[in-house]
Amino acid sequence: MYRAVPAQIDLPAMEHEILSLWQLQSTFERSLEQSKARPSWVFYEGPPTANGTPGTHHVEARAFKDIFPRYRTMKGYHVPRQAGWDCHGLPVELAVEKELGFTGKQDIEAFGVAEFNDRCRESVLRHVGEFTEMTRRMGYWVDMDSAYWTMDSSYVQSVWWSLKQIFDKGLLVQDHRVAPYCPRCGTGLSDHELAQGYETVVDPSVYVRFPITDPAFVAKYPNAALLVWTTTPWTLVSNTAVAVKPSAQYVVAQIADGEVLVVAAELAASLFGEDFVVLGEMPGTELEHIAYERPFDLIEIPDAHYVILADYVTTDDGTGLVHQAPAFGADDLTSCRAYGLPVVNPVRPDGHFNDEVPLVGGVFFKKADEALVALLQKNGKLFKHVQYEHSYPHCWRCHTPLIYYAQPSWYIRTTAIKDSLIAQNEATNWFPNTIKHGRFGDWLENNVDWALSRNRYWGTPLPIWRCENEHLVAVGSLAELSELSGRDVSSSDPHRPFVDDITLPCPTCSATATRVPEVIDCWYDSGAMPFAAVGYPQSAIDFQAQYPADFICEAIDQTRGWFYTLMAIGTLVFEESSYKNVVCLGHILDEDGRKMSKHLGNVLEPIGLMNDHGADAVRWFMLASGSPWQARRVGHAAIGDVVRKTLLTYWNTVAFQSLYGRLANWDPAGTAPAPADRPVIDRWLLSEANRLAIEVDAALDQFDTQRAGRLLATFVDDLSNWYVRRSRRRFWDGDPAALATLHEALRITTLCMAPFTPFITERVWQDLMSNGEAGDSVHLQSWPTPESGLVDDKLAKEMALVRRVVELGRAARASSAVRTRQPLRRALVSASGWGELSPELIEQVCEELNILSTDALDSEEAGLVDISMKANFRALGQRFGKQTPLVANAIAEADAAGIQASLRTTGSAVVDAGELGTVSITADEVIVTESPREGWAVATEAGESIALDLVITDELRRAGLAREVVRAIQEARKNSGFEISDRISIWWTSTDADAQLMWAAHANEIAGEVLATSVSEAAGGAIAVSVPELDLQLAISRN
RNA sequence: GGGCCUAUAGCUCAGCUUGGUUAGAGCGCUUCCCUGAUAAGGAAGAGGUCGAUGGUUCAAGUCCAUCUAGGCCCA
Repeated sequence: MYRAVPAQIDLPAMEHEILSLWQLQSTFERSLEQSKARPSWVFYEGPPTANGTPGTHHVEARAFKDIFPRYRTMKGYHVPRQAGWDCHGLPVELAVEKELGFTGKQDIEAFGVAEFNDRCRESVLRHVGEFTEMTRRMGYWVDMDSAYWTMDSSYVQSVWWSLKQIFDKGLLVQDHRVAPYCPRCGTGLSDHELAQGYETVVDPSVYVRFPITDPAFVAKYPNAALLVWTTTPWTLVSNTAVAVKPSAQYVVAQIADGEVLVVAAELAASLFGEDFVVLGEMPGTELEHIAYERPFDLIEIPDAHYVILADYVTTDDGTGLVHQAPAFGADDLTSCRAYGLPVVNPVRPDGHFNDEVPLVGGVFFKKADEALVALLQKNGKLFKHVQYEHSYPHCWRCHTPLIYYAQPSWYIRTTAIKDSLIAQNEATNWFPNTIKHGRFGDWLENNVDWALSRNRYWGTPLPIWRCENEHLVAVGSLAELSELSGRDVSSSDPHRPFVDDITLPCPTCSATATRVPEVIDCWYDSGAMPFAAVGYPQSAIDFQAQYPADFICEAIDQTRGWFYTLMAIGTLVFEESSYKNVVCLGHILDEDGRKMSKHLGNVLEPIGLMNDHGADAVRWFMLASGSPWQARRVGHAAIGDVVRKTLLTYWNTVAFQSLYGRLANWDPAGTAPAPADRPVIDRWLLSEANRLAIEVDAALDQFDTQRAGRLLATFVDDLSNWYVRRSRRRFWDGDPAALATLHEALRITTLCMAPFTPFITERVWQDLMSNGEAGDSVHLQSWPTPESGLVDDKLAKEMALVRRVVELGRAARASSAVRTRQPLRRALVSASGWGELSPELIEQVCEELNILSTDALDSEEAGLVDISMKANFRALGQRFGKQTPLVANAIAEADAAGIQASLRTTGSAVVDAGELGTVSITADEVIVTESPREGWAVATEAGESIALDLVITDELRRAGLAREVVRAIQEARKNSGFEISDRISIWWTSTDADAQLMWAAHANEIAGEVLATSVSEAAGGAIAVSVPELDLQLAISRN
């Protein structure tokens, strides 16, 4: 027996009840417990950074992270789901700095690193609480009790272990890194900080001659010089090389005054005007290793000063030859390093040139430009000097111009495993697939070494100790550190500053070794989660059983973040990527297509959104509205739409089933006619429901929630607006076949929808499907086993035709202005396949359109219909190719009726296709439209027609009046608040002969329709009923 | 500067993989119909040079190329 289901439902309130139910019955824990012995389907949770309040985009990712584990669990897998929190990193530090009103590292040092890190830890704990609440509210089932925290000691030690593996392979090294750096604050800036500080400034833009000294080149082109452009003359002091683009063409040009210069061919005209002569031309590759004389001779730079090749060089502006100062440019450093060129930096960390440098010693780097340009002028190296306005990064705190500055930094040599990374990527399934060889593949192809270290405080300390003799020791755990240092530090906090205080005798030379000062990039932390989350290898857990992941999912910004670090660390440490399938989501935008940001005030707060519309609605929107891969706009209107269109339609169908199931005292476990013995519409619904289970399964298997959602929404619509609409009468009568059919359809729908909308489906399961055992849950069920024998493609096609004809009939009704309540004598239908429909299906059309009978249109006299015919290009094109239009024209011009007759009798017909001669065509090569001529209401679409006979006899008219009376009484019943099972009595009087004839003919029918036990031609009744079309006094009373 | 994505009705989006001659849905608007579950449903109307150009083809919203605009990521 069903529970009573209210017709109207407060979805958010219902969800809160379900949350309590799950908690009370430990449903999630039990779903894990009952699947324990099954094969694993591995999911990794990417840890959100706990440095702010959760946003709507977190709900998006979490909806996807939830649906697939739920789905796979139903499909018979065990899917452990460990939550995780990303705790370290600059975002956390900056938030705390802001809270404390700090402006830089000096403040942190003064405050004390231990205290500062305590504040960071506290900040993380605070924000994790908000994520926990949002996660619970949206029904994301993930085990937060056993969550991994990247700041936990065991986690940090796992990270250390992995870094030691990488160090031992020789892939963790210290090197120089060029980064934006504020010379006043004495600290590097992150990219995020950099973006805030661009200011427009005017700098000198100089074109400088670098005389060529290569003997062979000089022999061919005497006195030739490279022409080099730069906006940072102060870096010319450190000039180490000149880079050219290998694929570009270069010219040796003699200009007006006889001077000979080498520039990119594309730029010669813009540099020299028309007045120059090309002495020679060559690709960039031929310039490689050409030696030149550097502009200044102020500092020592050995083994340098020749042309190198670099792909990043452009020929859009400048000269196509780029001056290289590896200490002051990231690209410069990369390209110079490839040639083994030295990195010489004459600028002190405070931004001033070293005192011993001639001319500019002790001068602030920016201030040196003037003197240097003057010297260039003096020694004849300056070709051209202009002022150049451009935007240049400044420190957002103190507005000092930043310097791109080479700093020592620790790198992981990911370039050494580039080929493996690419191979791993080839074996990975990306959704959408374009990421694989697009954004991500491109990133791998252009792989650079991973700059791992940060000169910061709140992070995993880099576990490398160094002695005064530069010997390095990588430490893989606190136990190892205890052993090396000779004191037990196994329960110490592995963070700064405590770990900094631990020294050890160098295993090589016994000198005291101290830890290097850096912490590591927090992206390494999260990328290490496959093993660090379980404390491998310090813990005894066999993480390999959960490696690699079958599924991970994040938004697209993670291509260079977590998606990369996971794959890189997996490949570095285990020579295998950590995931097989990755779903990459688009971003969430506001209703106007803008990014959500606190600054714009357009942030949708997730818990508020879910309390307004329900978590199911928000989840459905994320999963099924629009394409997950694409940036999507989200707003209240869009989510409200989900509620009305999908969730409430589903709910109303459930309420309907519950209502009539209870009225009939129907028992879902009782017997019902075998499907084959049920009416055609039942067989159709069972076919569609089973097809649904198969197709949703296939879509989810391919991670396609959009398609699965569309299938479900369409089915729910069919269920409510075709099956229930067409079958209502049988439910009123408590027909067990109808109840059993709808029950089964709802059971399958509820199971298929459960991973999408876990709340409403749980409610429905409890009310309609539960076997009554305490703790039963839709989320403990298996995926519905489709009965393929019930899937009937022929019936699906036939029903589709029926529904198309009904649509046409409604259109015809509308155009004739004869309302549907008025029965009509008959309809004529012309449609391919109509003749083969069973009487049962045709009856569906008659009932829906209120028509007594139908006939095939072609059974009428030829004079009644017009026949028109056009080519079916799809069929003709395959046969005639280029000649298709000839045949199509011939068909259009031929006598349609004659061809129709020929096709019908012989199965083929002949048309005269001009130069092709006569051609024989078959029925499937033409589209025939038949339409009746006079006195009919007609609608035609795509070759299918229906014509309604508009002749209304007195009998038909009275039958129509009877339906008016029924409708009026029903409305009165409803308005008076009668229960739908209440019985009534009818009183009526009329002086109208027509009304009396109507009652004589239809009284029983009316009584049956409105559940009247008596119909009296007399005054009486409590509730007057008005029937505008009729001179009739009518009243009813509840018995 | 590079890579990727997107462009279809007033708005939000399907359709494009596999080309077929009247390009669909929802929301909104107008008119009408139906209602014994429904906060629903149905019909008609208005609203489309399917971003532009060129190409392939008998045939292009769909395939190819170029371009334009917007977005994201990276320099």
